[in-house]
Amino acid sequence: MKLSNQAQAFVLHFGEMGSRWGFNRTVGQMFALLTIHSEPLNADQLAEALKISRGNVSMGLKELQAWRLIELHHQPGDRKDYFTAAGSIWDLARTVFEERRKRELDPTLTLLRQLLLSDPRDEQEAQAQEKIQEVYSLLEMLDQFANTLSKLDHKDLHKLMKLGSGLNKLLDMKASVKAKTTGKSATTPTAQKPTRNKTK
Amino acid sequence: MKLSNQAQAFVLHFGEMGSRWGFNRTVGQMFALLTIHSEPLNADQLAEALKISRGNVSMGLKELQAWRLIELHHQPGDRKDYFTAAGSIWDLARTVFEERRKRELDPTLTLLRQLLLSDPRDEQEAQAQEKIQEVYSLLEMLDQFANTLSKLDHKDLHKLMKLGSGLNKLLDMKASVKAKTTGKSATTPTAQKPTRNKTK
DNA sequence: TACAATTTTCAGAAATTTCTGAAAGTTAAG
DNA sequence: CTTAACTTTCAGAAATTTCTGAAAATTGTA
Repeated sequence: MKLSNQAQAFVLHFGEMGSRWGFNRTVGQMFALLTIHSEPLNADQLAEALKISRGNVSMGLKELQAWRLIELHHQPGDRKDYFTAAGSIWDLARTVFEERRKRELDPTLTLLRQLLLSDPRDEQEAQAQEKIQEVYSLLEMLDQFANTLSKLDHKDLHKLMKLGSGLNKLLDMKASVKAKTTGKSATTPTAQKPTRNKTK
Repeated sequence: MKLSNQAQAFVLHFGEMGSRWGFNRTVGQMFALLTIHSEPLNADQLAEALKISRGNVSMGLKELQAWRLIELHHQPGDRKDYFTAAGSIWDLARTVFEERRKRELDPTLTLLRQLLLSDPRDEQEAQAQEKIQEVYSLLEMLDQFANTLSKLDHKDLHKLMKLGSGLNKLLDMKASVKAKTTGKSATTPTAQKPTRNKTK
């Protein structure tokens, strides 16, 4: 397994970027390689191509499986395990997106929810609590939005992303549609003010 | 500067999460603290509250300024530099979002664009090139979408995120509007089926 | 200019993360 | 059951990142 310069550059770059997406350099490289390589690869091939130890490959594969980013295959008459990227580029992107939401957003929301339960002991804490409430609202909304997005099918996602400046018009449209339904003005103020968190 | 349990928990959590967002633990903590603390803080206060060295604080502040996440203030009659979070929670979220796009997506797009210039030497490379093209298309679209999002004002963003399942309907609406304009059917097939990756 | 207050820098220490490779574990086939 | 092919594990080594603190630089004031 010798990598072309092209593949090499791709793999190295995604190795570096990988850490941003929640895995380490070699895991990122393995994922990148499995992504551009159309044929299934086994652990030895990965180790050789990436010049890393067999043990490291084993751990990396385990992690990529936990992320549901790769699939196991078998070749008839060969006892080795072969792997490919799990699905199309879009599928993979969606999976990374979903997994990150689960691993990062959810725990944070849980913590913040908990922090919001105790009552502030003084003015200082009251103000802190307000901020925490704001962070919580923002993240919760993000979470729901992410949830919605990841339920859209490829086609709709594509459509949404392509909207560009059309998005503005669309939001106005929606507002006016809603206005018709509810009788509210199209420029609904959306309860923008300090709801305060005295939800107790 | 003694932190309440609440603040402590908040700060520690965002310290851990920080690395996901592109900065290290202490920078994450400093940012979290400046975010929940309404009054401006100086470097000594940060160092004391977070139990880290003065030098570390100095480096952290420099980084947070590079991210445009904090603002420098001065108190009359005090030569120390005081800092606050730069804007509302929404502003901060938007800033992190934008900075990450700049720092991660842009360089990747540049690399991929470059890789796509050279012509494949064999079948293997041709297939890799195809995959790279797909990744490129996806990331470019994401980039543009992110761009669009970060231009929306707070209110519209809020509106968009709140849409939830309304998003589906919205996309249909848009489709039909477009259909009227272009004469296409609203249920454009857009090659949705098992393209599988044997695109050969 | 002199000086004191404050911030920045950066070499090396400390902490953390990642990686290796040998040993242990697993599995299929005969 | 035995063996060989293969995979996983994990202790410690290596690499990387982060942090400290003392020295240097900067800045405002007198």
